[in-house]
Amino acid sequence: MSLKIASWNVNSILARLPTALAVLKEIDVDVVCLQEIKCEDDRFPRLEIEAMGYNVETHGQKTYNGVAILSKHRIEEVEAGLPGGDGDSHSRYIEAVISAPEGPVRVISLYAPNGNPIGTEKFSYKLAWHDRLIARAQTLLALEEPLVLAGDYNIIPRADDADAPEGWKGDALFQPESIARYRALLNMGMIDAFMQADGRARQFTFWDYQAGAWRRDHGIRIDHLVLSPQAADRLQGVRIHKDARAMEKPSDHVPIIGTFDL
DNA sequence: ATGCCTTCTAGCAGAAGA
Repeated sequence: MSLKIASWNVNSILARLPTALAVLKEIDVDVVCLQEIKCEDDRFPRLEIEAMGYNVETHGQKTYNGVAILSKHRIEEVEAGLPGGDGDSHSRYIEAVISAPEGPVRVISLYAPNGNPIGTEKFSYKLAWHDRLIARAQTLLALEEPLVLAGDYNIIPRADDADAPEGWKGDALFQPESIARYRALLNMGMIDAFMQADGRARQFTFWDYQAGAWRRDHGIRIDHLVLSPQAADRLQGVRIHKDARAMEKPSDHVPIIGTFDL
């Protein structure tokens, strides 16, 4: 028995519903962590998604951000919002426990801030948000259970994860302070699923809409599945569903899918 | 060197994204 968990920044579920339904059908996974749904909870196209066999939990927001967890198995212990965000109005975090056949797995769908331009409040918000994520991860790691932090981290971990890394110098996605936050998660004992199962250079999850980035393969890897040791021990493989970027009206991100013995 | 494109809301332009 295997459990497949996908992370996908859909870039508006309402603007993309036909494409999104087609992508979900194609990837055929048990759990989907969505980011940038860009709608409030009561506008989420719940019926269409439920018709595909998914339970749905959302933490939505009008216009910006918004995250969701879809699961073919029962969803329990839902927590919306990243702890420590006194006065943070952005919907960027939802956490839940999935009752998988082989046992429970805690899944998080996260949309980390972009943070550009550096030297502004946007960048300090990005770093502070990651510090809160690190604190939450520390708490959850102590539970010693299968845990998947799935999402759009808006961080390029290595030069090998960009088509043209020199072009990202000075960008919030490739700033040393940003990469240090991502490294901190790994230094705590968490595992980048892609790096464990694959690790090749130039395996991108995002291509800008502009300047023919997709056609030229000018991409970056910024969508990540970060695992507790108990989840990493059960990881069978990771796949990036590039086909989604070639569809009609695509998101600028594509799904990254982990397969687990769970 | 800048903007390229797409989304949103609002309202026929501007912000945000990455």
